[in-house]
Amino acid sequence: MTNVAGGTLRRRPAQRRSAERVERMLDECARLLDEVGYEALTTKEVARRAGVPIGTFYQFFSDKQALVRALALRNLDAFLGRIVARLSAAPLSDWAEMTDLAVDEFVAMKRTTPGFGIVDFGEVLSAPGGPAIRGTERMLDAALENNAIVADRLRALVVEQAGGAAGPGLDRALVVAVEAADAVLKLAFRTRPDGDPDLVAECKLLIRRYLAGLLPRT
Amino acid sequence: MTNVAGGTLRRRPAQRRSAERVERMLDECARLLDEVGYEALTTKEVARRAGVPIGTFYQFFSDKQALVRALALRNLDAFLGRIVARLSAAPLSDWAEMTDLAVDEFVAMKRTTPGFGIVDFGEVLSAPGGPAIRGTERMLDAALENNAIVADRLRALVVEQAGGAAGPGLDRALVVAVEAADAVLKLAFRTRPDGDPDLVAECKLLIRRYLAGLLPRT
DNA sequence: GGCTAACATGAGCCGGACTCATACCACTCG
DNA sequence: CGAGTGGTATGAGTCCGGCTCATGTTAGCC
Repeated sequence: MTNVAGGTLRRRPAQRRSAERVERMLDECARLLDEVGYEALTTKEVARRAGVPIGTFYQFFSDKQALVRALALRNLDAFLGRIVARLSAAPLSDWAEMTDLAVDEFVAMKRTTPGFGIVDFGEVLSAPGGPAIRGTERMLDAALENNAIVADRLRALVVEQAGGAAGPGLDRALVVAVEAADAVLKLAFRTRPDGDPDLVAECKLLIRRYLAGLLPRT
Repeated sequence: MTNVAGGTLRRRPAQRRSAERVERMLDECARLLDEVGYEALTTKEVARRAGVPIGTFYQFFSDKQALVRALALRNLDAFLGRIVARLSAAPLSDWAEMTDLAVDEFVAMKRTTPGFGIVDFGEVLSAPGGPAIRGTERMLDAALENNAIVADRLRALVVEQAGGAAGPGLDRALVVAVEAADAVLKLAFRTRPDGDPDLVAECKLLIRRYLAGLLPRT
């Protein structure tokens, strides 16, 4: 499931010890992100906490952004893994139930997974092309650029659940829905550290109402 | 209209010359943000381009974030000013027309105003409280914290247009709508530098469908 | 055991945010 | 008109973080 080295790492860890080191660095990165945020996070501190010399850090990660990108990918993999797991455990009959499920799973991840707030989920489904460079967001554009595979997987799930009603209209609607949901959920966690339940509910409502104009009930 | 010094500046410019300097610094900040983004923007370069020594820069702005905050406030003022102007020129009968207008005005600002992309519009209406520190977004939390006045003004406009149907439900719905719209519009500009018209249209649709469950047609 | 290539290490370089001792100026008052 | 005074202007310099690279270490092979 996890493929941290999917083009993100400078050098793929060969030995078991190296792989553990990379994982430790990602763990500490996640914790530090939650503690101090992206700007205040220093590569020195990540390396120090992970018990890895700074030089070794840069053997694996080309720069600070690459570290965060790798973490974002790991988190994204975990997120999709959970959705797939729940769906294969109990397939849903209604597409709306499925969007609710995705929202719930997102909330669960935010609550339990350190550093998960960094994944700008909306960027996953959108094209990477934009030339404008926009602060922090930028770092994920490039990150997920080769990751259309994952995006496709998610869309395939929805299309399957939606009764095979694919098409350009659906594609665009899904991208919009994901983008909007991501933003509202971020707001929910800004409002309350554990995610304002009212806003989470509102998020589900937003998606349902929006997609109701497009997808049929089964 | 513009109140750059609304608590953002270290020292309020007393003389005309100082005020011009502050404006020039904000102008150059905006241009640099569009050119290189937030991270790559350096205070030295802003000062140099504005023809201001670095020491003077720090007389007015406590740090790099404060500079961007001040710009965000200036942009926000301009944005609200345009909406108010258009509404007072020709009041609308339908709340949906008004949300469309706000979207159009937002798009127009993005196209014409340098550095406008930095304003995370959604944060304006949401409470500042969140303790979690999140990369770039963080810099606006604090920025707009004392700016609830502006947020209220915008809400008042909507309530008025909506036929006085205020209440906690409407408040929350508006916050959600603004947050979602902001995200989708950002996506539109990521997709195409001039703002993908399809996505702009989709944004209007999203808001209409969502709010249609709450607000009556007039 | 000697040789080579890959890997590990951390002192140090570079540049950017921010400060502070000093110079300057506008204005007052003797 | 000149000395005094409080605010303002300045940019060399400090501090610190991202990142490198010369050197030391280990692993694998003959």
